[in-house]
Amino acid sequence: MLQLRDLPTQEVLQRFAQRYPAADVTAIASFLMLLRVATDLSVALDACLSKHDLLQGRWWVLILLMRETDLTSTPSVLAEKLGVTRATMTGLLDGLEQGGLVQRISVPEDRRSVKIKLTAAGQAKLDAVMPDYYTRLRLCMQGLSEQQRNDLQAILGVIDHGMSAWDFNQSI
Amino acid sequence: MLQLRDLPTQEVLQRFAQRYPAADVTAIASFLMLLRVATDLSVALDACLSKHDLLQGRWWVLILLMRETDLTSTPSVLAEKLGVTRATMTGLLDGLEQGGLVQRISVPEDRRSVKIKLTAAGQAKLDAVMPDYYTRLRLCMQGLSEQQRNDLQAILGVIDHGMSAWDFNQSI
DNA sequence: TTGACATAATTAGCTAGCTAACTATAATGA
DNA sequence: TCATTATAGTTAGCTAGCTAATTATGTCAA
Repeated sequence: MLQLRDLPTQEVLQRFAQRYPAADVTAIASFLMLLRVATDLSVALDACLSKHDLLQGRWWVLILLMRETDLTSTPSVLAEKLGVTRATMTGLLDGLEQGGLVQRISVPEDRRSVKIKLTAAGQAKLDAVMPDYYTRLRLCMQGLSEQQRNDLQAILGVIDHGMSAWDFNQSI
Repeated sequence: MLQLRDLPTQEVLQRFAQRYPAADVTAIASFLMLLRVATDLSVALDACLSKHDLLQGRWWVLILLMRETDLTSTPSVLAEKLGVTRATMTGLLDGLEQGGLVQRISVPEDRRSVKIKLTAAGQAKLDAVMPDYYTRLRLCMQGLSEQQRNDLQAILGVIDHGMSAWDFNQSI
């Protein structure tokens, strides 16, 4: 995503706003900082997972499976929940199956389909990773009050809602 | 980054927190929503730029060049400011130079180095893209009060600062 | 001055995601 | 019924980023 280390100064933003009247300086500053912090978090997460021989994509799949009461799902459902294509999911599952963390089980009722099940090794991997991840995340967020956490979620909700305006205009 | 469409319910979070005592439920929920919204914004930005035959990486380079009063920089400085490797920057500049949006100019004083200059066509490209981008961004953020924009930036600042704790623990 | 090191940019080859095309199976309606 | 369409999963090939190695040039201390 965006790794921009060098956020624009107020002076630069003003200069851009002068050339482009559509600019909303505080909107831009907030947007850039949002992208920057989110990217930094994602990179830090990658670093944490790599110490457990995992990559984000595969790790999210394990988590999605653990959410299911029977530890089971299908490639299409997993792909949709993770927001990747089914082709990508095939690759993620190949890697996980090769590592013994998930198991492909054929489905007699619908022979097109496959069940994906979290194995004991997969659960064990999560049991190793999650405490590490949760601990880091807690430390990282501990400077935020409950009020600020609520505020953050509310603000992000507004932005998320506002994105329909962005998409609407894609027809220009 | 994270495209997780399916954020965990409170019930799922509680279940995970029971298994993993290190879990801080509101921290996790805030974190996931932050990654999700940021990713959605980044994807929307990609869609906007692609209509102008641009990709994020190349576009950020153009912006970094426009920030300079002489519209000029070097590959290393651009790479550092954008947070990519110099190898990646070489590729970005190749694409931009081929499209005539930037120009490589040799530097007699230090023959290892190259100056990169935004061309008139590059400036024209920005003049076409930026109003579109700024307009979408404004619409997207218009639901946020000035107070909320300030809150957001303050909160992100706290998280960014908290990430030193994350990194500190990487030595585990 | 010259050998060791540092720096700027590039090239080569890897990876994880993508799209598009394909195979196999299931569902549907004239 | 059976031709059409939809669905599940996979494969093949593309892209943008990465790391590591390479080339060329500059710097500095013995």
